[in-house]
Amino acid sequence: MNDESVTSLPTKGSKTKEKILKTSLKLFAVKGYKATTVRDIAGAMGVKQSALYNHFKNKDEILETLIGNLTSSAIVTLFEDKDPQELQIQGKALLASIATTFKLLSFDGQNEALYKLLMQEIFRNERIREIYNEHFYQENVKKLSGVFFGMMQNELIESSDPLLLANEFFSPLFFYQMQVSLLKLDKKSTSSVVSMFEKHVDFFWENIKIDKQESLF
Amino acid sequence: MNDESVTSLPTKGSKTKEKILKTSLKLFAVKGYKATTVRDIAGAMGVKQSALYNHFKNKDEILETLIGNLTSSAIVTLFEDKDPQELQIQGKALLASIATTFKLLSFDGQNEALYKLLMQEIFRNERIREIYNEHFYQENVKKLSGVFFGMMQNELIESSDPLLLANEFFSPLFFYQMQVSLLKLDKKSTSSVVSMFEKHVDFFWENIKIDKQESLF
DNA sequence: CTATTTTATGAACAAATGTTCATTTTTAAA
DNA sequence: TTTAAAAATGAACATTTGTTCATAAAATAG
Repeated sequence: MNDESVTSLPTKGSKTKEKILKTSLKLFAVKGYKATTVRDIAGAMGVKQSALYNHFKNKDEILETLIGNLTSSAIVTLFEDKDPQELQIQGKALLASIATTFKLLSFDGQNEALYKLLMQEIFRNERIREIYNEHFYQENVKKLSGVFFGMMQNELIESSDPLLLANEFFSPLFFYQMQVSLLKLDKKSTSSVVSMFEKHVDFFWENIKIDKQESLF
Repeated sequence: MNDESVTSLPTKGSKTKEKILKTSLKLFAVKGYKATTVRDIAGAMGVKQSALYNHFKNKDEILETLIGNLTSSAIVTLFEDKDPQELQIQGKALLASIATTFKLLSFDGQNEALYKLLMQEIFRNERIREIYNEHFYQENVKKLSGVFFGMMQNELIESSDPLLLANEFFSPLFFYQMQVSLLKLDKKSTSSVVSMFEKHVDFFWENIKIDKQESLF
């Protein structure tokens, strides 16, 4: 499981701290924050509850730390340090790669847990809403809408409202991701939803692209 | 809910029972089920906690009753007893009316509370998932997909995968509904999202309709 | 190895919570 | 008005829960 590297990078303490976070996230995702007790967390990592208080002031601080980590989670760093100019010219391939990222994240345990935590707490926790809004919505939707604008100027896609396009592109992905989470909870097959990720890209691109054939007439 | 007979209408007892449900729903939606205490509910309706136990066996039964009522909620009865044949010929008007229903429901207090409760508990409560799946997903998505199929045969819209269309049509509505809920929590303006409901219909219909003009060439 | 710091333990605590129940109050029926 | 049923109250209860703290064990530095 854990290795002691020669130069003692992970100073044992921070190792435990991360284990607490990892365990808590898993439990919060399944039972919700409020219903998860400090004893649950400690029990799941084979330790007494009082041990946790050497690493976190209290239960709230565990949640707050997890929320803070959301900003570096994969959902919110889709376009990180990517150049808009460069993205535009990819056309449909860019959309396909975003959809694939969403699909893969649906099946990544860590990310799935973050997603569930987010969805369960977002209605009660203003800070989560802030992060969701600033990092997911602003960052991704606004940025993609900029990319669409560029595509319009390059006559890759039909001219229309770029912000609408970005919303219309993301919202089904978001929805399908939730469907996958729900199906997995009941151990049902996800295959029909999984295929939707690609179908969405095809359907969407077909509807916005400028058909070179057509422009000949 | 339950009727005594023709003669005694609100029999006081059932009045209180409904007040408990109404108050609980409001609180569950804001704080979540687990974080809402029996004292919270009683306090909000100006009564002592022990009084609730004359109407419900325990706290769980309150939640279960609310969940049971979900099936008669407006989200899940979109198409109730509507004839598919009749719906098809409405074309875009049908989609517009569905979108409007979603939009209006976002601003109906009762429905908003149900939506929040659903979203917060759906990851923990299998019964909610069942109802969501059977009544929202199966009933609405499947039914709309049938309508799309009819539209294709009548050459109102282009031929494609009807189930995909239904998913692509509903998921943005679902997403925008959530956005409205979140914005209202922070008392932010919802106008930009509200306009999305109609824009979505326009964008979507434009992409699936068969353009009579075009078919002349 | 020894000393010092960090981490874990066991026990305990106060507060919060769901629930019960005997009793009183209110409502509805006669 | 009298009476029976329904609903509300006050007080108590057993648990659960978050948190503290003195002490013991373990890790780290000198």
